[in-house]
Amino acid sequence: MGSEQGLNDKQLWIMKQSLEVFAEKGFDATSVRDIAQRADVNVAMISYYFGSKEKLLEAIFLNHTNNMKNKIGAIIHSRVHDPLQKVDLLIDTYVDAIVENRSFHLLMMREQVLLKDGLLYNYIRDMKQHNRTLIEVAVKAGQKSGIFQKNIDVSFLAITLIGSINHFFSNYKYLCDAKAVPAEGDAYQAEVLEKLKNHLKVMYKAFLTYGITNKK
Amino acid sequence: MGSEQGLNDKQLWIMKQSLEVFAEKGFDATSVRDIAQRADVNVAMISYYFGSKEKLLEAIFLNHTNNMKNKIGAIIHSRVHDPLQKVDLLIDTYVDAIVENRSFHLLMMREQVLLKDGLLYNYIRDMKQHNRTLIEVAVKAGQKSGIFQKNIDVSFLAITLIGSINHFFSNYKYLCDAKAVPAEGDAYQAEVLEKLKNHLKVMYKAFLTYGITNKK
DNA sequence: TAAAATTAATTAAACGTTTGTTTAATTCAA
DNA sequence: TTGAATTAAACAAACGTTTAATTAATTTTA
Repeated sequence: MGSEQGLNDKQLWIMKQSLEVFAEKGFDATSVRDIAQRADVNVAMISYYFGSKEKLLEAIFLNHTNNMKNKIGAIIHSRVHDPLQKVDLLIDTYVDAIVENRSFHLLMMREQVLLKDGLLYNYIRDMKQHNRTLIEVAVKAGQKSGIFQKNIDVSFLAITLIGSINHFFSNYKYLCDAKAVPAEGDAYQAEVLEKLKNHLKVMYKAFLTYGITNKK
Repeated sequence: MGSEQGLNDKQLWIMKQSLEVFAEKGFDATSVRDIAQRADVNVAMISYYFGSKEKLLEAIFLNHTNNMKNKIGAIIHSRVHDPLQKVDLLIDTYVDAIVENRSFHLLMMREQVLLKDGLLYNYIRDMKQHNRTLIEVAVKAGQKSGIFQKNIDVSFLAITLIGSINHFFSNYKYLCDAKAVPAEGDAYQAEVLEKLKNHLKVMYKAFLTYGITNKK
């Protein structure tokens, strides 16, 4: 049903390599010859296996959006019952998911703003819907148990959460510039990632529990 | 010194029209013939007036980043003394600035993530530095007067603020889809913009004043 | 002020590359 | 021996840019 992509190793290899070039140069600026060179295959193989450069992109998107939806589903069914812990888990998961898929995240960030309809638009739309649902579940649980305030718009909450994380990653180099830190240092990157997570957790706790008097 | 662009009416016209096409299709996917058609000029005029397609982009960036820096400077020197009011003004200004420059904002969002150095990178870096400074001034004033908590990292605060606003605009269509609202309705757009501003103000107030007991 | 000279603006056509894709021949594996 | 995989070469179309000729505007000169 479309999600059964039935991809062989060579196809997956080409998808992996081309994704990296797309992330580096952008989809439009990447030629099929760039891809062929990176993946060390003949140019004709892209058309042979995927039909076109556009369909190669679609295959990459289908692959990654499906993977992400599955990961998100796993959190929904996780047995963390404390609402604040659930929000923390959510923040950790999103940040980690992007770290693990930096290239795809970069590519998607760039392409999503121009899309108006079509396959790619639908893939992204469905994934975003999953995200909102996940946040909604956590928020409603917190409200039910009385520790979250009532006046919360889940859409805006998703926007500030995903928006903050996205902006952090797409502006990481500018941030390193501002702090006069080399952008390649793995130690600093791990440190600043923890700081980001912490900042978001504190900020969300402050907002979600705003006006609630702690009765413990 | 570089900021004196000395542009004539025809150049400004071409910049305005090409910016719209860039925003719609992306820079790489836009041909000089696309631009010529939109601006109703001969293709050769782009090279004649700007030297190249790339330098046309640079002219657009220089023009807009300068304008934005000036607007930001105006807030810094504004005589709003209440720190919370200053934060509110900041949020309003950012949102309004993007609304007034939708096309450029879209273009910049797409291009900034791929830049590693060069003219465009520097333009954006300097503008971001201005943003951080502006936020820093407001935060420090709030901390000095005792109504803001001490544990605030200005970089992260900028990331969540700008990131949220950016994400809102680049995902507006997805949001309308989710709420089953037509994306073109001006009335709804004005309404949801107010909601965004309000959401951000409440969220920032909650975070900035977190742990501070109101002594009024 | 009117004609001449000079500069700026505009044009259609052509330039050499690069683009995504296809072809037809060949190699490889079952 | 059949079908899939791989190749180098060719394809037309589109790309950004330049050219050389022409028109429009401005300045200089008489």
